[in-house]
Amino acid sequence: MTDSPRNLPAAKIEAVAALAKVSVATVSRALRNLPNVADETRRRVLDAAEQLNYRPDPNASRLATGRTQAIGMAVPMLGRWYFATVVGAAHAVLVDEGYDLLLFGVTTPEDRSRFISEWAVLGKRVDGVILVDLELDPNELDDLTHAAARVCTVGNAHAPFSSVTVDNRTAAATAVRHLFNLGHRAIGLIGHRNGDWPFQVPRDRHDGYIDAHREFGVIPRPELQAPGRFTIDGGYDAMTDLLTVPNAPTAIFSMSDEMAFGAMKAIRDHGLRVPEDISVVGFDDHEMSKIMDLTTIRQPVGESGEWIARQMIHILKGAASNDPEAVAPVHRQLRTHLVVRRSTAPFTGQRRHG
Amino acid sequence: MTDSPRNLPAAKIEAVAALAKVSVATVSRALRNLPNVADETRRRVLDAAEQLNYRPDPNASRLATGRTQAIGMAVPMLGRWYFATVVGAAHAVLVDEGYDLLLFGVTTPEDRSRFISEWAVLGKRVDGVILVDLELDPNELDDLTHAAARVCTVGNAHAPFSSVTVDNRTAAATAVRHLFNLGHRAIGLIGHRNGDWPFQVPRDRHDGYIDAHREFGVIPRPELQAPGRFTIDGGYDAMTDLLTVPNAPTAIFSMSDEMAFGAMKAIRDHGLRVPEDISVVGFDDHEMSKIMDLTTIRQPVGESGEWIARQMIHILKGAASNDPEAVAPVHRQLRTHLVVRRSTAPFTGQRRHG
DNA sequence: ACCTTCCGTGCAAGCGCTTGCAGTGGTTCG
DNA sequence: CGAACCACTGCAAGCGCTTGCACGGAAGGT
Repeated sequence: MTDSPRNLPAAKIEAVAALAKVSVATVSRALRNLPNVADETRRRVLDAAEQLNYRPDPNASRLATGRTQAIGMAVPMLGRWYFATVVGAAHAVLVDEGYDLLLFGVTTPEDRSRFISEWAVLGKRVDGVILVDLELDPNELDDLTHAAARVCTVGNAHAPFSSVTVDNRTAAATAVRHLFNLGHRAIGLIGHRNGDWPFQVPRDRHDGYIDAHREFGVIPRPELQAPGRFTIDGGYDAMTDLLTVPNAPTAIFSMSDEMAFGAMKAIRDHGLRVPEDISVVGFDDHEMSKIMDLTTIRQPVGESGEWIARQMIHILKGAASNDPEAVAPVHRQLRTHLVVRRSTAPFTGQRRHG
Repeated sequence: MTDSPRNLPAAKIEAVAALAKVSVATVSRALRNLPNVADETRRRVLDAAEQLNYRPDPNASRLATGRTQAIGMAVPMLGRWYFATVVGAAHAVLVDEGYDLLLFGVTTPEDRSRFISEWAVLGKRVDGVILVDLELDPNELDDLTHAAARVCTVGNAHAPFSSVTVDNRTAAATAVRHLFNLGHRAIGLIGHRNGDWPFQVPRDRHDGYIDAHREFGVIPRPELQAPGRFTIDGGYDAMTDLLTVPNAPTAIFSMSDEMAFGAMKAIRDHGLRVPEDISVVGFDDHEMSKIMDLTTIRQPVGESGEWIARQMIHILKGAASNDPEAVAPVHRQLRTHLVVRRSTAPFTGQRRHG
């Protein structure tokens, strides 16, 4: 630790100017590495700033420039592993690039609308926003495109904004196909929920579930498709329901690993075994999946967060230098793959009593 | 959704003043609910603001007032469940009170120092900071107390700042005592790490581990105390090491549930069973602990986040109204308790071969 | 009827930076 | 050797709000 001066009253730019014997304008330019400052001058300014332990007041420069050097992230629930991981990864690169991260929780559609049209954009709090797994209605899309704010999304894509996604439909189909290949025909689904949760992702995964059925010529049974909150408990409850239906499923595709964990618990609580009695496949490759021996679809969650943060910064820089190339949206799709562990096994036609 | 005007260019306070036929000063006062504004006037202003979809520019008011209506949180790793949960809970109440949340990741001591003395405080980015599980050296404490910024901490306490903690030492002792009571005498410890991780919490839990030994007249064996990162993998690795020592432990106290999960996995990977061959007790009551049937110490993580956020706001309001009462630090200790599940069992003296 | 109060409002000076423009001295070039 | 140019630097006008102070008028006191 350097023994730089402690507890100094926050110095203003004027003080630095005085010490360096230049104008405040020059200090401002020197400190921001603008050209047109003589090396010798810059050095003097840097010294003075260092000596006074000077930090520019971000609010002042935000007001003056209109730029905030901050970006906002909207996530549905910070508590979920997926979101925490995305945010954590994005945060790391943002900080690295000198941006502040402002968090916003968006659970209800009202939240979303409020966040989009008021807080972030009109509120001039951030230079850009990253939306994680949020869907936008046309109005919101409109607001956003007309607003000056830059937008990127992760989880689902909208034409005007850069995005990073995975092919949920194909991935889900892969997961379900795996179960079919093991001989299962009564395959339950956990996690679909239409309407009350404004997310595209579940819909896509549901489509994949249907696709796989079609491929194998099996008609999906509605009673095997259990809605549930995207949490452990949600998975537990959904599975509990599924266990009561006649001709209960011999395999389960869960739309998230966390729900799958809950489902596994429910299965065991009913005296059944995974995978001997019921196979389970999840989606995410949560860090606990390895521990739980859960077969699942791995998606690069941290990588998504990183990539989108970099893309955001790229766009912001492009906008600053008026480079239309850089500002053009790019849609990146990351690869997923099936990770086979020990929660899935061939269908035997036998089942222990539940 | 109301059909309030869309895509309006951001209105300035002047426009509102003009529409309401008052001065900008009055608009400012009316909008912030200051006294000394006639009801009729306030109504007109509110109407005008509404009509123009006006939002004050936070940067301008921050510059003018010196207050930011934002609070910062410093956490070591957002990816860990504990931190994500604390942040999530705190975030909810902060947003509710109209504060922005700025995140900062603090992993190394350098980060910490930088965050404390430069970014948050000198940087004038936030009105207050909440430090989660961070220790402060005297210099930093000094900086912080002299700085205008308000500080609260969760996880460990410092006299000048409000804090919310649990009694880690006692709780850890309780956990270990549970193992002693089951007849175990070779009790391993996972998670202690001195020096390179600047946290008090592990030290306290280690002390509790020692306390329990003392109570039962058992001398703690250093080779049973395995350091490890506070992650699943860290727990796995530490446990793997413990399995190789002569007279390996028959029970494990892990300083976090996540490490305990890793440890359980390691135990099973070595062909041993939990709890028949080795008992495991964790610390946290992670949401997965129920699923893993892990005996653990429950601590109210979300509640801590909520409480500290409220306390922060309380202090900020107190400071604004010059109320010394409100600003005085309060140290809250939340209760923990042992949750017995099925990862712990009486010592039998037998062990299957590893 | 006159002097205080008090309430409600407006004026204008900031808050601490950024940046367009103008100016200064030194180079280069015809 | 004068014009044209260039590299630096300073001046000063903002950025959009807040707030101390002053002011006009209505209400209250004697």
